[in-house]
Amino acid sequence: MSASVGAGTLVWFRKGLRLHDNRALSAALQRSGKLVYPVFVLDPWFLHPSKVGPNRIRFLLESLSDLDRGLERDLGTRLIVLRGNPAETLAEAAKDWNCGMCCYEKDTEPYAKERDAKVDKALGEVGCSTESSPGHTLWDMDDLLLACSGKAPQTMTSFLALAKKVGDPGVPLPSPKGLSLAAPPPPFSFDASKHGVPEMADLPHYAEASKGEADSKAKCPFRGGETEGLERLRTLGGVGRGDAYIRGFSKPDTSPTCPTQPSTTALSPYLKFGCVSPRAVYQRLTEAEGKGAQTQPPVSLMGQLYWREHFYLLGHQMGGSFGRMHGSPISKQIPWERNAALVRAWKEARTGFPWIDACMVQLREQGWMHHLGRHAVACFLTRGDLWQHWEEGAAVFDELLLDADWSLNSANWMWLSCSAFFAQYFRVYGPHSFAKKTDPSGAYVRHFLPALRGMPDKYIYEPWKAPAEVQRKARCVVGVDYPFPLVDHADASKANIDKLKLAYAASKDGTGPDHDVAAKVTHENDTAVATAPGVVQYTPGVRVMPNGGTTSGASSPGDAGTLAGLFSKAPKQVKL
DNA sequence: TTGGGAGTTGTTCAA
DNA sequence: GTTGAACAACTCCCA
Repeated sequence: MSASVGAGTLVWFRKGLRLHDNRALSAALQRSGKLVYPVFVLDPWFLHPSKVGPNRIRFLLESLSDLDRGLERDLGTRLIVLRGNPAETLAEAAKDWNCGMCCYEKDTEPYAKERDAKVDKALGEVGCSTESSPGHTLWDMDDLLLACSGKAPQTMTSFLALAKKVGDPGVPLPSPKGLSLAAPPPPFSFDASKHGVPEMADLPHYAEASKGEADSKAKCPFRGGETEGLERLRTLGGVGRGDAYIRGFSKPDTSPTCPTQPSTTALSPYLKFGCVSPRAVYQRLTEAEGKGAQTQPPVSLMGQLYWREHFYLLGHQMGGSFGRMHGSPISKQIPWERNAALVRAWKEARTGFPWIDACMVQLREQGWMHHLGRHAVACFLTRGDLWQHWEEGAAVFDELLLDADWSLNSANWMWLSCSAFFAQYFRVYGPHSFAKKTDPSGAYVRHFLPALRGMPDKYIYEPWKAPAEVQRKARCVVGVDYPFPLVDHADASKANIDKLKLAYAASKDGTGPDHDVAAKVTHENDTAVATAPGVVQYTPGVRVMPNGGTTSGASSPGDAGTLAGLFSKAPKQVKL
């Protein structure tokens, strides 16, 4: 290739952290031959533990390292990690490296659309065109939208009809191999300390989290990267699993109570980061399904891929409103609460319901939870027990899940809270009945909640019912070693069903709220603790004063009280 | 237009 | 252990 103007091409990796079936990479190689420069941009927008938890950052860094190794092995080049605002850093690189084109994989999430528009503009200003290729989903979302005349289906049955109409998504592209790409032109020189994949400790805001890195890595069984992802696709995430596992897979029949090896494939984190191409998964499933009788969507493994497409399509069509109740064309308007102390108790595994708390510990430690566990904790937080806004729960999942996909997360929270897609609000998951089916002795609970390890099977899901003597013998006194339950499930779920009935009726006759009425009750640092089953005591936490100082909310035990009491006693100057 | 069938995965209890 | 009814009755989609 001559050194003509704009001869080089940037390949901008964001998701799609793989070499196989990478259409952006293929397009770049086709255009520029050896003058292809693979880059990843560490965008400060997402580099904060409140947005992306330490487990997911580690998974990302592992995926980038694996990609870097793959690029060096098969394409004779390195992944260049840039730091800063994507529009600015990419425009600078394009200019300095004489690139007339930047190829990247299409991303339909709201932030990505906004970011990519800015990048397109900035690159255009330095004479660099951009080209986006599909690849994160089986089909190009715009093609699907066109095929359904701009009206995305709201049920799986209709989505399947649409999928049939658009046809096979095509075979995955092989990985490019045996190439020797050039490095960007001088004065650029690859400096591992500047352009290499960083350690977590080197990232701003993650220094603290990186201190517990060894322990946290040991607890999380998922390592990022294309190599791991393809191996997981080959083994389907379990010893001895093969085509028969694929053909017999039925999602509702898989167990949510396996503490270390998931009963499902757990390919989701690898699909989220694009370490594995959805078309590669599709091909693997198609091959197995061709060999005999098989389960069918929506419960089959192929069905799981279709759910992903289905929700991506809805998210693409609706944009930002897909992640909110207010202004949503599909979410029921329900007067949820936003009680920060209760949401925190749920997030920090202090609800007093062992199955719920164990799930939340698994989420924090592993960044993953079985789908039915997600159902249980989401139902519990919203319509089942705590009556908290589904957006609050979605934000926690978005922070802690390795596989946090905006479209899927929004859709599932709407589903479980009976805000959209699912309306049978009288079907409530029991927080101490559901797990018994697959785990009557509570091994899952014991694994994640050491305090309950000595509790007899009979009381493992409802320890507050154990006689005092049994609790003492089990070295787990409820109220001391493990919390009382925040609510009486029978009372709470019954009251919530009544509230949903009213909210549904109001939405039908048009008297429902047309805005989000949930006011923040309790301060984010307040604590909710049950002092007896279903009796919650709120303790005010530290407040930041207008002058920047802090004050402790509770000066004596008497300051703690009911929610109403908390507010009547809160000093005026306290910022809530 | 309207009515009926279908809808990934609830729980409890009785037979 | 499995199956079916009761609980109370939702929305979407298509014929």
